[in-house]
Amino acid sequence: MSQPKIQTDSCCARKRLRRACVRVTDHRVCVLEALSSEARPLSHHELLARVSSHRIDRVTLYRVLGVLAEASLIHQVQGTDGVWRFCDHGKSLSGCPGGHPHFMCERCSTMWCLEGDRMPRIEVPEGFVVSHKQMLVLGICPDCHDSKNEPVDGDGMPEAHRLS
Amino acid sequence: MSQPKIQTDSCCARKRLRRACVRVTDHRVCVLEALSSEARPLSHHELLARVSSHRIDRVTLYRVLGVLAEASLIHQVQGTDGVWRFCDHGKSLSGCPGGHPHFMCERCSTMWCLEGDRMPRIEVPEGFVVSHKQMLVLGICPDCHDSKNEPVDGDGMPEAHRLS
DNA sequence: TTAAACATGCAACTGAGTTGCATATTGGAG
DNA sequence: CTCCAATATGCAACTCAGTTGCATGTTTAA
Repeated sequence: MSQPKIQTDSCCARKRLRRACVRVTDHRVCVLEALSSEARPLSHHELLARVSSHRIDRVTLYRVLGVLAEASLIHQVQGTDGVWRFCDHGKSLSGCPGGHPHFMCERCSTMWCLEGDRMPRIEVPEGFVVSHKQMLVLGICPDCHDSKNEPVDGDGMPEAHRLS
Repeated sequence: MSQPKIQTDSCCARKRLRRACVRVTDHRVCVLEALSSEARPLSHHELLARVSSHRIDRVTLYRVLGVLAEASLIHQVQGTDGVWRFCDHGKSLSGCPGGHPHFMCERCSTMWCLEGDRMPRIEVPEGFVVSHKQMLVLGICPDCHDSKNEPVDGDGMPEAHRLS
């Protein structure tokens, strides 16, 4: 958390966009800022709320996220609800986009990067070629564990999304 | 369909359903058979084609799969396309439903169980409680690797589903 | 300053999965 | 074997994430 001095987010975001050779637009800057100010992966829905003052169209947000991911400025993870979440990894010095497992709370659906863990090595049978890996750890987050009393609808997942 | 044959799949599937204390219906039997005759996880779509002779409604198929998963007769995995695939694990003697990583081909979207691998251990920060884990290995399967010439549209994934 | 390349908003679409409800099956009690 | 309450099924209509096409607005390199 205690990082050395950072330039203003906006300025920094602009620089990062330029360096990644993608066009600098207000929307891209503000989405990147929103993501970088959050330590955890955010869904399209969460992001839309966070940048609501900029009145970004939902389609545009999808496209902005696509561009940022394509440029490796952010990484994306999918929850058991089938929804993608996007996370800035510009600040983490590990140059390995998304190269860590993620934790997803089964009650509140919040997601975290488990940056402390490296992606495990997996043996695949002869003939298979591995390009990348995705690891999702399901469970209960500290917040939900502390407040057992506030009920969340069911187990927080629709029928088919419950894992056996 | 007379009774000479010993232990037909159908008979076996019926037994498994009964033992799992779920009602035995033709649809459930035939879905379980279809899954057990396949070594790899099948999507709702693939399954629907495979049981088309039984004229199962798509909603019913969703419900049947829900029941089978609930009863731990099958396990389910999600691909990067957000689609769930279902796999029989009645035959595998590992009593650990879905307790292995899965491989998904980025060209043809086919999925495999990597039963040779154990689920890796992951350290989570203080306060987090782990209930289960999901691991997906992305890459190219032997079939697609052998037939590079037959092009599949783009990288086989829609924009947002591409991993950075 | 200008124009080509690209970004945005809007409307309409796709496809996986769900829900409500009327009707058909299942399986245990009698 | 028969009956019936519990539950499975089919159908239509829905939700929700994500995508596409197109007309219009913005960026950027020359």
